[in-house]
Amino acid sequence: MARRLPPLNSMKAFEAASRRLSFTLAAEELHVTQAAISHQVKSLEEYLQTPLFVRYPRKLELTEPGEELMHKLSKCFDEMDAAISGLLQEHNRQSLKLRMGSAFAAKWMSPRLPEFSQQYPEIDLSFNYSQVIADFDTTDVDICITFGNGEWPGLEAYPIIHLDFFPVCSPAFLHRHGEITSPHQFADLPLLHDLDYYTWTQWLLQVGADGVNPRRGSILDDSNVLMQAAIDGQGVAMCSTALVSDHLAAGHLVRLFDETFVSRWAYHLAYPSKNANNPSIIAFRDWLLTHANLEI
Amino acid sequence: MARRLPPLNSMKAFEAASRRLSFTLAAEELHVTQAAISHQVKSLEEYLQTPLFVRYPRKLELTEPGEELMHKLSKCFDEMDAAISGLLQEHNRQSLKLRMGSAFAAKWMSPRLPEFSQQYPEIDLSFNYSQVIADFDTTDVDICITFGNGEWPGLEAYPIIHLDFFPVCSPAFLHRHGEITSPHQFADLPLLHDLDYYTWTQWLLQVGADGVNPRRGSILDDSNVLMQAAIDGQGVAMCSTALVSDHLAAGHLVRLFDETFVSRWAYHLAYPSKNANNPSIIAFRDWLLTHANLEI
DNA sequence: GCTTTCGGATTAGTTTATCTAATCCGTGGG
DNA sequence: CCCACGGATTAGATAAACTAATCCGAAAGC
Repeated sequence: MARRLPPLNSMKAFEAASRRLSFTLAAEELHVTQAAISHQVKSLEEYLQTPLFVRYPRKLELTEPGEELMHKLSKCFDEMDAAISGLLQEHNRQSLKLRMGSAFAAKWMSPRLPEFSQQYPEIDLSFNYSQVIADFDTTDVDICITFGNGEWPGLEAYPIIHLDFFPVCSPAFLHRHGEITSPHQFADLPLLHDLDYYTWTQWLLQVGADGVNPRRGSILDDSNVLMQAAIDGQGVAMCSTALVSDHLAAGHLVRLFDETFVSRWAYHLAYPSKNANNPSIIAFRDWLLTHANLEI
Repeated sequence: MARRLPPLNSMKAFEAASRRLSFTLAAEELHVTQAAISHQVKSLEEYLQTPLFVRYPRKLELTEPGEELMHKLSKCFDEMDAAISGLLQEHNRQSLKLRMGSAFAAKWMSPRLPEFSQQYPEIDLSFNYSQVIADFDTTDVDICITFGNGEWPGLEAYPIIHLDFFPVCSPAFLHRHGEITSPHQFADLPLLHDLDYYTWTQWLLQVGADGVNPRRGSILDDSNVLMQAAIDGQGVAMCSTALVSDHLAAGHLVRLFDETFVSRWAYHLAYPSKNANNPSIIAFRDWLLTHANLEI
């Protein structure tokens, strides 16, 4: 390896002066004084121990080594510029990478996105599916939509949907196990959970079915999988309107009771505070807040 | 054009850290502290508004943009290094460019050079012919051998040959004009000059031929051309032993009087003081001083 | 569980490279 | 002769670059 380079600024100054064949024009281009260029070029010539320019009173010409060096350095600085602006453009491109759970994407977001894309055709969206909140420092995710209390350090978060939880099952499940007329019947039925037991626990508490142990049954860890398991008759699932409404409408699932457990948590839209000025993020945020409208 | 680059040093620090995947090792490589690298990388990340590294407690990894940038910058810095060391090597190559008059080259230097090349086979010599002293600032001449008083600002100069001037002409010229037995006869004969009238003026003064006007005849401006004109019978030339001895020996030219005008000037070897440590220059200088030995 | 080690981040100065304003210098043009 | 042009130089001023010391968050070792 062992590179040995002169001060980079001297090469930058030389390259500009050699391209423009004028210290004064180079100074203008680099937003410094002519004297600064003169110093830098002189410094480089001393480093290299060879003249790079022939100075005439009103004219500047390159020496042979100077001309050779100019071509090579121009190429290098062009490539650097390309690399840097490539990254800057990538950063400023009108595109957003969104992260959310797959069920939320499928059931709630997907049906609504055409409208966003119609309104903002210049903003490209891409997706990353996970119910875990993004680590914005180590991924290129721009916006995360996730379920939580909205208190994440360094992030700005906006609640978009509160969730109402209630038990559902398939008609086939009812046919096999008989009508479910009381919450106490859940003591003998298989329960299906999303991320944890929390929602079942709260719902049962709320309806006064303390005797039913909520910590039974499968944790599916994904809302889509949860709902599909219910549709397949594997048990009773604790679901929310936001995700389950179309299954109810289609008759794949049946709501068992009117009582709902409304969570203090909500689906939030979140992004790093430092990106709060990104126009694409602002556009998406504002559009989503309007359309979600804190619906249940 | 309109390049927009971050501070070059920040890119240099980043490139080293990304290559080594360690701020500490990068700091060692660049002979600065780890903190300096940390500052520079942070500065670049802020400029680009994107993280370039994933920092773990005992480990450093590149982000995707970081990795992309590393490859591109490594290439640029390698190319810069190649361009610069190419010039430095060119400068340090064991070669010398010499400037001298063509007559001096032909009559005095050429016969002696094989011995120098034999002793220093690693030093390449190239030539540029002119009797005018080199402008070292604007040419790539390393050593100049020229006639003068040895007082040139910024140069180191060593006298190598004093010149003795005396009139010569061809036998055919004598045959045509009759024997020349007195300097006063030059009043009626065509005179041939090298650079100016100075040497004829001084010689005539010295032999007491004040009545002869020395400012007549042709100025040939080149010792070779001067001597050839004399051989061709065009006049009487004022020549020096150093350049004319082989023509005298061959009988092409005849020396007319024993009196000589020894100039206070001499042929000097000269080079810029700032290059006084160049080994090739030292070798040539020392060799030449030994072999010239202040000969007449 | 506690201590040590590792390696980057931060703080508060210090140093030095970079830059500036002003002037000089050597033409060339009017 | 004077003015214009454009790079060079001088003497400071400024800002970037750097440093020593310490903090921080693990991970490793005992």
